Amino acid sequence: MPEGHTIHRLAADYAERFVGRTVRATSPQGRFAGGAALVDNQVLERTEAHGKHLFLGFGPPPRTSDKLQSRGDPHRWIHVHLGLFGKLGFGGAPAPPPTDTVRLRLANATAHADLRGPTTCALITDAEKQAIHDRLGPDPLRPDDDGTRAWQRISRSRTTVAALLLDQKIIAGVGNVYRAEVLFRHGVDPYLPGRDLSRTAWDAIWADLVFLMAEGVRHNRIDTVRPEHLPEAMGRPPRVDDHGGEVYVYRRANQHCHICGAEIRTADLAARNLFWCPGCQAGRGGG
DNA sequence: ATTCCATGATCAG
DNA sequence: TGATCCTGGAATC
Repeated sequence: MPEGHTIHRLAADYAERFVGRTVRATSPQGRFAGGAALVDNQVLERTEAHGKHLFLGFGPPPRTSDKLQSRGDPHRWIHVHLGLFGKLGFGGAPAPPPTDTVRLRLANATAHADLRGPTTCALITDAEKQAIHDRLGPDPLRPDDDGTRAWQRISRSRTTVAALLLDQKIIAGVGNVYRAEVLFRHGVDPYLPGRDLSRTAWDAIWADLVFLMAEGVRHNRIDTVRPEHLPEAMGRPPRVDDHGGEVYVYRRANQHCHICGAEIRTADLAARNLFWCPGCQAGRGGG
């Protein structure tokens, strides 16, 4: 379930269980054996997320002779990207025998974490980490980021706003669900060219992503339906299917819009499924 | 038992 | 645009 909120949540989950102590690192699957060996018995100093990229920063364990055991800067990082299929499973100790798909297991006396199916799991340097930050756009979940840089690119682009929202160089962390839902919440036609989006609409979209994705971190799932449109408020049945949260359009093709009743539409856009309401999102967003 | 599909992204052409 | 990588659960045969 990896959009940006998931990654920020995982950064916190890793930190809570492992930061400040030495960890045992292994790669039961073998594909990250070398990297795991290099951080084995080191201290997880801190964790960080930028968009869908997760960074685990390691430093050497303090020597007993050190008087002040101040946490140093990590001298190497594990860079994780879950891709579409990657998953992390946290559990207690002792850790059960790993299955053969576990790329990376971290474990200490009280917890373990198993990483499976990531598209990236690599040991990188500080410079390589910086290069990743440099090619990512602002992230609604990073407190120091704002949407200005994204706006500069969006407002000059003929590309559709739906495609721009998934471009991690422009804005980091938005995935297929938040894309569909935030465009719905602001009544923006997904096919609107970026240059035709109003500054006002963009500012509202950015602020909404900051809010929605923070909620996503808190609840560990994507909920985008405003209180007045929740099933209880409207007397409609709750979403039965899969992944949890209440949504307006994502994976609701051919169902009726909660607000206007029109049939939700779906289309292929850059190899991803796009969902929108033709009634609520008809050619608007230019403000 | 097999195929399909997914909240991602890169690379070749 | 299409092929490819990564995994597992649901749908389909």
